[in-house]
Amino acid sequence: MRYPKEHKAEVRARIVEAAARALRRGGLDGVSVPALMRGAGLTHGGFYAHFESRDALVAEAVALAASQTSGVFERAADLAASLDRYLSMGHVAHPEEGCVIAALGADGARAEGAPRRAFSEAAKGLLRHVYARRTGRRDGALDDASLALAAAMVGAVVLARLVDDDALAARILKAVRETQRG
Amino acid sequence: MRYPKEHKAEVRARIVEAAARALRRGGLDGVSVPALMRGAGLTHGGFYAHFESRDALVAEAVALAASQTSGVFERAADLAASLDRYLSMGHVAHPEEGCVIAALGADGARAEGAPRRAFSEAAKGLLRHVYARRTGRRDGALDDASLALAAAMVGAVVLARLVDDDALAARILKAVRETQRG
DNA sequence: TGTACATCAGTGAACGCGCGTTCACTGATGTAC
DNA sequence: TGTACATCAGTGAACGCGCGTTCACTGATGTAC
Repeated sequence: MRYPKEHKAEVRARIVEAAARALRRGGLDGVSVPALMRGAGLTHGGFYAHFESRDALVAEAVALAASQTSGVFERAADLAASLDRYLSMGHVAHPEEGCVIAALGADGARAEGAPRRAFSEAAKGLLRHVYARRTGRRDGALDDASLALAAAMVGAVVLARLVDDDALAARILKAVRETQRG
Repeated sequence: MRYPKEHKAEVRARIVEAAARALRRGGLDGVSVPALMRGAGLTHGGFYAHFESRDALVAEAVALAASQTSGVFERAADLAASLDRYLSMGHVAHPEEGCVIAALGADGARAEGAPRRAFSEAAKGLLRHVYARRTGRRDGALDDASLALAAAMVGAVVLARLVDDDALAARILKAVRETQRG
């Protein structure tokens, strides 16, 4: 079955998108190549026509997930709106649509090669976006308050996901929101 | 080879200790049963004489790792000393001896059964210890400032481990330390 | 005190399974004539 | 315009491998007599 010439690039993009979601839900090593391809409506045999290796897809998926989170920051009206979104129970309940650092940060620190570099870029991107939203500047050196805020955001979502108590999870998120308001 | 009656309990403890280190270094799914047993100087065949399943060991190892971190908090002179230790490049460089939430938090949120419960307890334990150190109280409700501080600590170590730039990593840690001093 | 035996922590081969990856094949459609 | 063929994205069986788990066996030593 021959396809129009844009077809391959479209399918490739669909695989990366599906992987970006699946990996955030299942973990960096928690989703097999067959499962990743099934997520894009394909069988596993065609995988290597699109990617050099599983790691190559993982790196691209991490980068895409990071850019999706960046997009959320850019579309938010202001810092408070960004925080309300990031520090929400919706974000806690849906890692597959959320921040790739909060979902896969610990995994990423153990990764090597291309995935590792993608995580490093994602982390620096998150820091830059928090800085931009907090100070209104696009360049310049990251300030302590922005770094500390980014850390608190990531940690709050990680902790909120771990505790088996929704009320406590909500209070952790609220605590970080409050420290920014006060 | 018959052994004195304390022997089995001692070997079991050694396996849990080795696993607590190996899992923080290699990830929750990143160390096989043969590798875990090798870490305790044994072969894999004897594993099921000590544990019902791999998950049972994982849960015990997470609980042990959590109690080791708690011990560090309890031995520290005061909050500043706890933070200096937690928010250090030594902690960033050595996940195998460090906080189990920072090392395996994202993995833990995806775990189920006994490991999942162990992580939930570990997270609540971390919150309680930060609260105790910050307020000097042993019981009572966790306050916003303690929750936000715990989140910032965890997130700072996760981010510091991800960025491929030691200077930036050190600045993230320092930023969280500074926000507590000021 | 000396000997025969029971114990049981630890060994290593083996199990079925799913992994990442490879490859011969399929077949609908764009292209050449 | 109609037909024959080349293309190539996608299929699914197969590869070697390491996994978690099982099990028959080993052999040093505690215990019984």
